[in-house]
Amino acid sequence: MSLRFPSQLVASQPQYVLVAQRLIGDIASGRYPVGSLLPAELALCTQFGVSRHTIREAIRRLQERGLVRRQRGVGTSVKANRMESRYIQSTTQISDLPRYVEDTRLVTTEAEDVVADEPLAEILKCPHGQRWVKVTGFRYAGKDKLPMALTDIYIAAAYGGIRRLIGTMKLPVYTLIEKQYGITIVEVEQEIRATVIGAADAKRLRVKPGSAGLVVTRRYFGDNDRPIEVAVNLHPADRFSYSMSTRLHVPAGAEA
Amino acid sequence: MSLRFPSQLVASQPQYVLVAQRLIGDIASGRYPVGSLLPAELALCTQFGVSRHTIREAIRRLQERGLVRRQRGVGTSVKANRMESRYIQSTTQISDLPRYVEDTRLVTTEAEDVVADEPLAEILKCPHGQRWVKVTGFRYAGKDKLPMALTDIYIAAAYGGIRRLIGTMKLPVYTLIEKQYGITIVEVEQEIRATVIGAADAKRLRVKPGSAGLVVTRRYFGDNDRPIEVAVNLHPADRFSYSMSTRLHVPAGAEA
DNA sequence: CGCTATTTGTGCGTATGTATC
DNA sequence: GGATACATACGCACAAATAGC
Repeated sequence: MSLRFPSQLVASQPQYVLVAQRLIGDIASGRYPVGSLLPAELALCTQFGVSRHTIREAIRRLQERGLVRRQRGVGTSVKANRMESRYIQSTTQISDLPRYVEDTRLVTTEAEDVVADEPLAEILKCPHGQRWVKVTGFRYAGKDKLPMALTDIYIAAAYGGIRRLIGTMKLPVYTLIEKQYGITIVEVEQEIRATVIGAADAKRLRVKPGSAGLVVTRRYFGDNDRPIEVAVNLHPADRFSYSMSTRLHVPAGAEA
Repeated sequence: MSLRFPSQLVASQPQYVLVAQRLIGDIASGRYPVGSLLPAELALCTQFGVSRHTIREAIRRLQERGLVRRQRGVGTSVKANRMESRYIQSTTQISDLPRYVEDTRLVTTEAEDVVADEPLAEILKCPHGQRWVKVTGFRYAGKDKLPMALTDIYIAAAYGGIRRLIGTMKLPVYTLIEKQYGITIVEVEQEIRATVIGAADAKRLRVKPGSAGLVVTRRYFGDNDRPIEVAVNLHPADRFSYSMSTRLHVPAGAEA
C-alpha cells in the first residue's frame, strides 16, 4: 500500500529524488557494497511503496552520477559508494588518450573472433558467452625499435567490422567505432595493476622473464553502459610509467 | 496514424532514438531555429504517432546534449542547433583520495628527519639537501591482517610537526597539514609504476620475493608549487589495483 | 486581481521486448 | 525452455508553473 503525501508536506521534493537520496545513503553506508547488486526494480517498488516508473527515475539519477551500472538481464550493480566530493573536479583528463595514440604506432599482428569465457568476461565486464573480436599487436613510441607495450584490443562483435581500419589511421580505436557506427562513448574506465612478465610475453617484448610489468586496461562504454571496446596493454616497467597531475579547485556550489 | 515496425526491420533502434534523431535533424536544418519553441509534447505525440513517454525520452536526449531547454508552463526551447564536441571537461574521479584514506588504517612504525640526497630529491622533486620528515608504516584495508601497502610519507620540514598526529585521526595527511598550518593543496601529482618486490620488502609485506608490486607515488603541492608532502606506497599486485572511471558529458548541461 | 488554458513535471498501472542465467 | 531483470512503450491522471485575458 502506498502512502502518498501532499508534496508540500514532504519537503516539496519529488518522490524519485527522495528514493534516490535513500539509495545513495544505503550505498554510502555499506548496505549495498561496491560490486554488489541493488535489489531488482520490482523489489524496490514494494520496499519504497512507489511505482516502477519512480524507481527507474531514481536509479537513473544514480547512474548519471556514476554510482551504479545497469545491465539488462543481470541487474543494477554498485560502481562507487560516494559521489564526487571536494577533491575531484579535476581538469586532468583521460582526454589525453587521443594524444597518447597520436604519439604512438600500433602494429597489429593478429585478429580473431573470440567468445568470452568466464575469465575473459571478467576482464571485459560483459556477460558470459558474448562474442568479441580480439586484435593483438605491439605499440611503439615514436621511432623506437622496442615496443612500449603488448596490446590486446577487444571489440564488441557488433562493431567488429572496424578491425580492418585499425592501424591505418592515426585515430584511437574508439573514435573509429564512434565515427563508423554513429555511436557515442559515454564512459571510460581505467584500471592499472602490476604483474610479473611471463616467459612468452617477455620474449615478445624482449625483456627478461620475471621482470615487472604494468597492465593498463581501458574499457569504453556506450549509451547503456554496454562495453564497446576494451584495450589491455602490458608495459614493461622500465619503458612506461603512468602519471597524472591534477589541479584542484573547490567547486562553487557544493549542493547535495 | 501510427506506423509501427518490428524493431528488427528498423535498424534495431528504439523509437525514442529515432524521434530524437529526427528532432535533431529538424533543429539542424533550421525548421526549429535557436530561440524558438518546439511543438508541445502532445503535439509531437500525434506528429510522430508515439506516446508521450517516448517523446519525453527523446527530448531528454536532446536536453542531455544541450540542444534544448525545458520550462514547465512554457515549453521546450532550442538552445543550440548542433551538438558541442564532448571530451572536454569530463568530471573525472581521480580515484578520490579522501575515500582511500577513510577505508584504510595507517600504522606508523618509524619517524625520522632526513636530508634529501640525490636519489631522494629525484623522488621528491625537490632541490638536494632539503630537509624532510620521513614517516614509515603499513597501510591496512578495513580489518585485514595483511597490509595492503608499505608506505613512506615525506613531509616538508616546515610542516613536520604534524608527525605526531599521523594515524591518530581518520584524515589524510595532507588534510592534517592543511588544517594545522592553514595552507591549501592546489595540485596533486600521481605516478604509478610497476616493480618487483625485493627480499626485504617482501618479508615485511609477507609476499614472495620476486612477485609484482605497484608503486604509487603522490606528490602534494601548495601555493607556489612547493612540494608539501610526498607519499610513496608499495602495493603487492594481488592486494591492490588502481582504477578510475570517467563519465563523459557535453559541456552544455549547466542549466539554471 | 483572479481565472483559465497551455505546457511540462511527477506518478501510477500495464504490457511486451530482450538479454542473461 | 523457463525464470529473472532491465528496456521500451502504451495509457491515464493530477500537480505546478506560466502566460494571457
